[in-house]
Amino acid sequence: MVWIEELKEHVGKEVTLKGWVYNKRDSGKVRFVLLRDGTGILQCVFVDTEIDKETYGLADSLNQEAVVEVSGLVREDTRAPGGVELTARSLKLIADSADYPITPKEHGIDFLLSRRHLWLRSSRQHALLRCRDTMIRTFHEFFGDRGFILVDPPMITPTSCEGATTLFEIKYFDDVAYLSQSGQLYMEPAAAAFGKVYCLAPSFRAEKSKTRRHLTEFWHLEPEVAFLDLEGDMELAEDMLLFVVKRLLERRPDELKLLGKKVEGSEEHLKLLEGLDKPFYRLSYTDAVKMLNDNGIKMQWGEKFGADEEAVISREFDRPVFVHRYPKASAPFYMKEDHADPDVVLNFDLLASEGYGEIIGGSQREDDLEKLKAAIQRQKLPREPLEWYLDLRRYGTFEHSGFGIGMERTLAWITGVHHIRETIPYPRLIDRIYP
RNA sequence: UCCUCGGUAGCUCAGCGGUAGAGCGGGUGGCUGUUAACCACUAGGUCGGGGGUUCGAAUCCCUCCCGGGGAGCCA
Repeated sequence: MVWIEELKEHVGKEVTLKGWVYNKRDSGKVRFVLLRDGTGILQCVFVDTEIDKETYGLADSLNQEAVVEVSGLVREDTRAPGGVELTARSLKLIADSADYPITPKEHGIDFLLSRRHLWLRSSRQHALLRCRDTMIRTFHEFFGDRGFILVDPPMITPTSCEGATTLFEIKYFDDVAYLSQSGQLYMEPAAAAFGKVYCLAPSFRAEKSKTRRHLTEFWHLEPEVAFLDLEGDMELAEDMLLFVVKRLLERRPDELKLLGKKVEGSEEHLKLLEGLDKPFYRLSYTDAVKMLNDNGIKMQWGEKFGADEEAVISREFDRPVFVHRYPKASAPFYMKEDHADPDVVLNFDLLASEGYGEIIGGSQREDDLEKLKAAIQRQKLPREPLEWYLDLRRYGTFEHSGFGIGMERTLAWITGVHHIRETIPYPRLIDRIYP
């Protein structure tokens, strides 16, 4: 048995393949069956005068997504999609498939999401999930090459790490527990143990967000590095993204092109990615507010950026932009305050270009025990469940920084797809956990 | 939670007070190289549920359910 992706090595030879019927076309006494085996699509040609009646009749009656075994001669042919086709000699029906719902025609998003398990078979989803595979492997390679240790965080946690945001509550024997929103608090101790660490795990957010940038379950990559300051943290994020973007352009050009089909501005988007280089732009929160005010948007220092504000900022630049040093008042307790300006913290958001919004959020962590205690008190968080976290500041505290990056948002930005629900095999959305 | 758009054939949609429509998909037939093939014929409907207005409601009003897009929040 041969896979379709290997066929170029079998030109001129007889082979046997198994696969699903992707589509069927006919013309007079010729039947064209498009066979899909997961590694590619192959056109199988059945000619009435060259094979027996039974085989031809079977080819003529095949249903979409029926499983078949085909044998025949592999030939190069420019008329075939992919350049290689099969002159079929024999055909066996292994399993039939009646009334396959996803026909080669347009469908609505509700219909497709309800049939996600079948939708995965279509070419666009193939391209996207192949890019996802390459992207995730590349992230691992990037950190592996730099000596980072992969440390897996727990997904069942006793408390929230950032307090306010909504958590999924679960029953834990006779107690309550929560699904993790972030592995960060667990990466900081790991950084004290191994120096350079990262994790890649799902994070869960019970926010009732209904936008193209939100999932209730997403894959969260979080590096944490000892003896690294905010500037170093941004440089790490920059190097990482460049490495991953370059790799995708290199290894998945066909998939990126397919995904750009029928998408307005996709050529410009790919050119932008090809030209992507260091350094990304850096803009302090304070300067960003000034910039927005100069653009006629009224806002006070201290207010948060909304989607509109972020879009205005990212549209000003042709590369991703780091916005750093946000007001301390609305920052999570673990972010380190800036010695130069105690009203701000040493953190950053990375806004992707073209309105994709925030894909990375990071910070230098507060390493002063007293300041951290004060921040916990100020935000009215319970101290007792965080004692273990405070131990890091008691037993050899150290300067350290890290960030979190969402795999789905990053993939959406690189591939140019509009909604992140297509960038994960089985998206979990508000009011949608099937299939 | 709020704002907004929508629910009509298996799918995508048109119809928006007066006999339920198209394209695709299904079925049948035709065509010796098709590229979401094409051509002809054909079957297929409780117009999301309930209530109301009207001589008459898919169409107007109320209500509920379901879905899309967005806001807040975030990766």
